[in-house]
Formats: sequence, C-alpha cells, structure tokens
Amino acid sequence: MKQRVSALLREKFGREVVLEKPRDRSFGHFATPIAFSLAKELKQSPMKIADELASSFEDSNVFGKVDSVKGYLNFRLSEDFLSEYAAWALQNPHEFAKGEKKEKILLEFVSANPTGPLHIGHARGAVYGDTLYRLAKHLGYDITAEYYVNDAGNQIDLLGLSIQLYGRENILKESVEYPQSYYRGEYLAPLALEAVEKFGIEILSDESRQKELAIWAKDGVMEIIKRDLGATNIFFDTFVYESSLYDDWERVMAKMGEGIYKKDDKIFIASSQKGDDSDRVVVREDGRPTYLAGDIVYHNQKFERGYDHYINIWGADHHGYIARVKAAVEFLGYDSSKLEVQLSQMVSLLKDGEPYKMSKRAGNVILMNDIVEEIGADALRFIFASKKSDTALEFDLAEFKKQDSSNPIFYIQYAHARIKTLLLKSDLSEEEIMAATLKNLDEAADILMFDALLLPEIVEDAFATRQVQKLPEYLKSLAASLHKFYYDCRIIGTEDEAKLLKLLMIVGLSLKTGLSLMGIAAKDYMSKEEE
RNA sequence: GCGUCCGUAGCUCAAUGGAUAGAGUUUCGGACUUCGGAUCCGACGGUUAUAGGUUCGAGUCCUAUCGGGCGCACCA
Repeated sequence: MKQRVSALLREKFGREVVLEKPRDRSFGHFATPIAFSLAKELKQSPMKIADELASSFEDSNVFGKVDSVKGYLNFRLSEDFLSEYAAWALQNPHEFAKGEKKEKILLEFVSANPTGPLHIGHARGAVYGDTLYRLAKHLGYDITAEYYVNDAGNQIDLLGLSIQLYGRENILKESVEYPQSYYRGEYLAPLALEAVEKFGIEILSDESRQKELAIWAKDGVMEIIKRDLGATNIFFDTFVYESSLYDDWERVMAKMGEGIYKKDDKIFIASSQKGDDSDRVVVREDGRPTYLAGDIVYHNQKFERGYDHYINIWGADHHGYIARVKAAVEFLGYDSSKLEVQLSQMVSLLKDGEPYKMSKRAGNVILMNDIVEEIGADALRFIFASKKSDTALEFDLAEFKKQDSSNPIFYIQYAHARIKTLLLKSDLSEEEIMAATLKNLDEAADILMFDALLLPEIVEDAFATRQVQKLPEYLKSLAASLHKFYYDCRIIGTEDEAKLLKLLMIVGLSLKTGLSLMGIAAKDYMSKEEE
C-alpha cells in the first residue's frame, strides 16, 4: 500500500518522498512534508507549493482526496483502492504482507556454549533472532538460521570436571572442594547418572577422562538447549560445530597472508591495521588456539558458503569483539560490510516489584525454561520482541500473568478471539460476508480498515531497521482500535452486518499474521484461567 | 582512563529530521436494557539529563558536561 503510494509519488516528483503518518487521522491516510524541501529550491513558501501540488492530484484513481494543511500534503486513498486491496488480502490470506526479496542471508544467533541450559540473556537474543528470521522469511529472503556450537576449548573441559564433581558429591557421597570456575545446576544430575551407566563409576574419579566425558556430555546439553528453544518455538536450520572446523586451520591461516604473523612463539592477527585497538593472539605458545581462532575459521567458512549478507546476534558483552572479527574477514579477502553484528543487551527481571531471585539449584542464573514455565512462551516472546534489542530491559513477571488489558499479549489475543466469536455468532455464511463490498464506511470503520492493512509496511520496516519491536507496537495499537470499534459499534443484527464482519476479518487476518511472525499462535477463544 | 550503548511522564517503554512528544501502568472519576465489561471513556502526569551548535524544522544529527549499563584477556 505504502509502496504503491511511494512509487506514485517518486514518479511524479522524480525523487524519494518521505511518507509519514498524518498528525490526525481525519487529515488522511498518508502525509508528506515535501513542500518544505521544495520551498528552498523553488524559492516559494511551503504553503503555496503544497496548495498547488494538492490540486495536481485530482484525477488519480488511487487517491480519493489530496489536500494541503500548513505546508503538509495529506493523501486520502480512494475507496476503490482500499476495498480492492482488502478483498485481495482475504482471498489470499497466506500472501498477505509477503514480500519478494531475493537476498540470501545467513543469520547466526544464540550460539550459547553447550555447557549448560540457556539463561534469560540467551533468551532475549534467541527471540530477537527468531523474530528477525520469521520476518525475513515472510519478506521472501532466502535466510538460514544457524547455531554455532563452541564445543572446543576450556569451557568444554570444564563441563567434564563439573560432571565429575557433581557425581563425586552426589553419587559417591564424597566431600569435594569446588574450584572457582565450574558449572553447577540441576541439569548435571541426569548427565552424571547416564555417564556412570555408560562409562562405569570410575569415570567420575579419573581426571584423565574429563575430556572424554565432556565430549560425550555436550550432546546431552545441546539436547537440553534445543528442547528449551523448541518450547519457545525457535528452531535452527543448521548447526556448525567449532570442533569440526580445525581441520581447515592451516589453509585458512595461509589465506590470511599478511594479516597474520609470529612473535614470541605465538601467532597474532594484525587486526590493529584494520581498526582494532591492538593485535590479538590467535595461537598461544603451547599451540592451543584462542577463542578468536575458532571464529576466524568459522567466518571464513561462512563466507566461502557464499551469502549476500551475514547477520550475527551477539550479547552486548561481546561488542569489543566486533572489530577483530571484521578485521579477520578483511584479511581473508572478503567485504566486511557484508557482516552485520546486532547486539542484544542485558535483561533484568522483577517479580511483583522485587528483583527476581535466582535459584541456587540452577547455579545462580535465571534459566530461560523457568521463565517459560512461569509466564508461558508467548509472553516471553512478546516481551523480548517488544523492546529495542540494543537497550537494557527490565520487566516484571507479574505483569505478564494478568488476564486483562495491562497484559499486551492477552489484550491482543482477546481482540482476535472477539472477532472469531462474532463470526461464529453471525448467521451469515462466509460467502455472504465475502460478497459484501467495503465501501461507504463511516470514519471509524475506515480508520480501522486502513490500520489493519498497514501490516505489510510494518513488517518490511521492522526487518529493514532490525527493530522488531515495531511489530508488537503495531499489534497493540491495532487491538486497541478493534476493542474501541467493538465497543462503539454494534455489528450482529445490523443492516451492515456482512460489510462490518468482512472488515473485522481483515483485522483478524492482520492480527493473526502479525502474531505468527512473532512465533505466537492467535487464539480463537479465550479460556479464563483458574487461579 | 579508552571504547561503546543509553538517559523521554512517579514506574516500564514508544516516537523513518517533520504538525500538539505518545502507550501501558499508577492515582482519581465515569460507562453494564450490551455481539465476551477479560472491554471502553475521561482527568492528573513532560523545560525529552544539562549547556551550546547545525537546520525552514531536533527527543532524533554535531560538540562539551553530568549520570548509568556493558566491554577494555594469551576466558569463552
């Protein structure tokens, strides 16, 4: 819709025209301040220019009315245009808001180490990434969701140690001393038990078998992670294991050429030449690669697989890391501007106004799964998609358990359910409803229909700017419009029943499509939960 | 100290450089002869941290200051 208008105006003015929402809906559907920018070039007052422009649109079949107010041009779409578009959307519900983008994108997110269950910080990146993924798919992009599994390095050895310690304390009933860094949490219990079953009880006490234990256990941890993600409706197309990449190490090093040098028996990357603060160690004196080494091979592999664009979603604590990975990409001979890194910031939780208590059993972190169990996957997804991902977020769990308008996810679902209920109550058949024409609507109905038809540009904009919160914002406001309309206007039994139901079907389609892009299924009825 | 993200209503958050800075929540006051009142309406609430600058126009861009988060490993 907006694209159509935008294209028309571009043609007319020979330039990109800024389109925005009018200050007041009674002004029209779209507005543009173009007269202000033209004022300077034409050396005329913006008001005069706007007046002249307004009258030049008189015979358009897209616009019903174009007028100028204080230098702004306001456009009202014609009834024909709107009603035809709405009818098309209802006949092709799966095509609604879809795009025809062709780019091939690799989206990497979560990528949490396989050493324990996901915590609340991971959850934010996971939801953000998955929402972007759904938006991109809908827009037509050929996008791949990828999880990078860091299954090499110290943290994996630590997993082996942690299972041993857990087993020695809880199975062998030894008293053990815990070193500073080790993993703790209930998830270790089944792993320890299974390990004993599989390898024998000796595995718990034999330090030389830590690595063997860890390599086995990481698959079990990955299953836990996948289960938690799946419970939140998040799935990946591909998993790349760090351990599988090192065979390629020599070749990738050679590819880096000048970008790499040896000093004091260590290997450095000359990342300071590419904007990093200093050069970084890639291989230590003892020959063990650093964390960065894995990322270099991994990014080389990504670029060799050949995508048009790469998006990485990292926790904000990794932001200092961007420069060195980009430097590596450059040294490998690729265009680092194709690599985009989105950061997701910290999350802090409240419950009834008090800081949420971390459970000691879980190892003093808030587990994603605990929150899902407490408020449900839909609410979790909604919260995390609702806030700009690059700003810190604080929210109160209690708010998302309420069954009223203070809970946005409930409010939106209720709007959708109301529409479904009306359609059930009506005696009209679907054919009769679809046969109605959406013309001669009153002001309120016209606004509601227009709002519902805005979804396509919201989807496009949310993905283009990577600001997924635009979608939930939109859904909230559309739900509010629906509730208000419902309150003000009687539908069943009126002479406009078919027309109004058709209008509500558009709203329902928009809500349902929007929710599904957030990984949330729209509800057809609401069941009141017993406390 | 350096880098980076941020600072908007009492609280949690919105606002492609555009018209009168918006929602929810809180507090107070209204609407049930009613398609689901699980809803709706109204009021209160702001010098957009501060000071300059650019612009026809700044919450948004630039500079400085103040305040906060996160980084600043041969850890991942």
